[in-house]
Amino acid sequence: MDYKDLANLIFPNAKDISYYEEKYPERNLKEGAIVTRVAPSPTGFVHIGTLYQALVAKKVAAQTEGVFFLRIEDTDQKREIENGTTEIIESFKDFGIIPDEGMINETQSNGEYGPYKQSQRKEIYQAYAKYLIAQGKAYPCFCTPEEGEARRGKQEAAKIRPGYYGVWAKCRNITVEEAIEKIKNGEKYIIRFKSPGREDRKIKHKDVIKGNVEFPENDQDIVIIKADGLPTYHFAHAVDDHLMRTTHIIRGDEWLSSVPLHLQLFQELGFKAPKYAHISPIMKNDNGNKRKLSKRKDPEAAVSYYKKMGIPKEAVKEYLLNIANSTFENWRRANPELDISEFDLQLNKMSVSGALFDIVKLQDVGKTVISKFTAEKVYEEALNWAKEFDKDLEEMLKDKSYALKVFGIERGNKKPRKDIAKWSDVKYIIEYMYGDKFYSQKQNYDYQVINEKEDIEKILNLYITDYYNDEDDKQTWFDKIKELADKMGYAKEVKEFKANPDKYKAHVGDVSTVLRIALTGRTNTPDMYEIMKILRKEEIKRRFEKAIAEL
RNA sequence: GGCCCGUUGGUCAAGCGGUUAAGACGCCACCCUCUCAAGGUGGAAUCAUGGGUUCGAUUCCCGUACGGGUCACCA
Repeated sequence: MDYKDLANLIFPNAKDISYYEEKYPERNLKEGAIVTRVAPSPTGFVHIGTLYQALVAKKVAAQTEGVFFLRIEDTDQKREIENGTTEIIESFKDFGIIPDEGMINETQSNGEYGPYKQSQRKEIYQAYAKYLIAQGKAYPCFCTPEEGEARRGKQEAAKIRPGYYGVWAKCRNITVEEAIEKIKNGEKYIIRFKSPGREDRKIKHKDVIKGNVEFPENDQDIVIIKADGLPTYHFAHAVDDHLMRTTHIIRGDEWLSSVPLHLQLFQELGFKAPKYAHISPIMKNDNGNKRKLSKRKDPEAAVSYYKKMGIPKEAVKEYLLNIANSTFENWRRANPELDISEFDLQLNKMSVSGALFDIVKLQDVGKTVISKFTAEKVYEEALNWAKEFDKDLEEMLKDKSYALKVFGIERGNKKPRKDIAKWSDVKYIIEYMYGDKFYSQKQNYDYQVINEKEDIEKILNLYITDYYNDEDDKQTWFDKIKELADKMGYAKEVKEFKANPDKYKAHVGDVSTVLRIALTGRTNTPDMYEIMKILRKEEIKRRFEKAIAEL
């Protein structure tokens, strides 16, 4: 009896690997095309780091006219949640990341290299496991999980390297006959890879991002097929990325130390090894210590957070691109109107150490991004966000033509207003433009410099009766405020006031402040001329009357 | 603990043996201005540390410290 008999006994129905090798041929792409993927687990939580990887992977694939696909790694049934795949697909879609191939819903996919969900690839893994067993490169292991723990305990106590290797690899030298007998007796087993490596030898590897790294060879006989018949990550990675003809493995750098094992797996399986690009994680400052953004502690670790906050997807992507290649910022400044797809992302320029997540900077990017939107686009995005997260705002935005006027304030010119960083800011920013809101809220009329009741009342009354006119152009509008200031004995020009501070009680700016506060209840607003134009005389008058009544 | 990797202003970072050590966010000041948001100008602020190598080290080598990753029938 030989290895082949053992392989046939374990996987009697598995196909010969030549079947799969033919079914999934080399891709016919142009020289230098990158085939890559994002391969998350459907655990019901899409990490910002996963989105980051997906963004980077999609870009480099697109730049090289390659392929970017989505593979679902659901080999751990314990962690899987219902509709986890859908959630991943939808989250990516929220950020405009649509894979060229891969899962499109819980069960279906696009592309010729599927299935793209590992649980649907069981027979493929078995075929390759069988192939290894038949060559004596993998073997059944009958050790129980308890024995494994006992082994680890001993190793730790003796302060030696833990793991299943060398003399600790008990089942490695079981004879074929013995193994067959155990299996026939119904003993439970898993399949382990028989590592040809030696710990005292080094391997050199060049990572696309991390550069040259040197590791001891892998000598662990890792599990390749678990008790449930599904593969472990390592084995699935080798089989899948070979069969899917992936050229570049872009993944988190927590995998860097597994590279010796993965390379060995590719070698023993007879596969050509892909290139690896290990991305540094996005970190967070936690009491002076850097740590990865955590699913449990940090709300901003989930991509859903950005959606909920209403940070535009363009801003999140630009910020992430910024972390990926700091040259992005310079590129953006030089090309303010270009789409990010035009930016040439370089994997080898990515940082080798993890960047601290900077939400302040993200918001700055958000402001810039939104400032370039048209009023129409601002309206649509804000409304979409409101529909899901703020019914009150949705209600406010019902009158589209009015909302468009409000969002049009200081927009569409060369120096557009930059005050909205995220959709959740919108309500506060535009609230006072809505009568329902303005009159139902308690206004805090705090009239700054000019604070004598008679003066305020006089300013408001005179302005609305003798000066304001809806038809005035901006210059006329402001000239009139100056005239009013002059008539009341205030300086017409701020400069004049500054030159002779003793001559006047206040200046035209202070008069404007009185008008602004009576009109909006706020000390700071955008251009008051535009606000008045939208509100119109009747409404302005009504607000002034309310302000006077509350003096 | 073993094995890897890293360390330039508060943050993201450029830099690849000789530089006044870019730029961005943030901060401060001033300018512009009807108040803000912006915008403009200027400013404070950085090469972890000790040894080498070299005419010369932020840059190359070694050590130390600190940080990160990894050591599962999880990915």
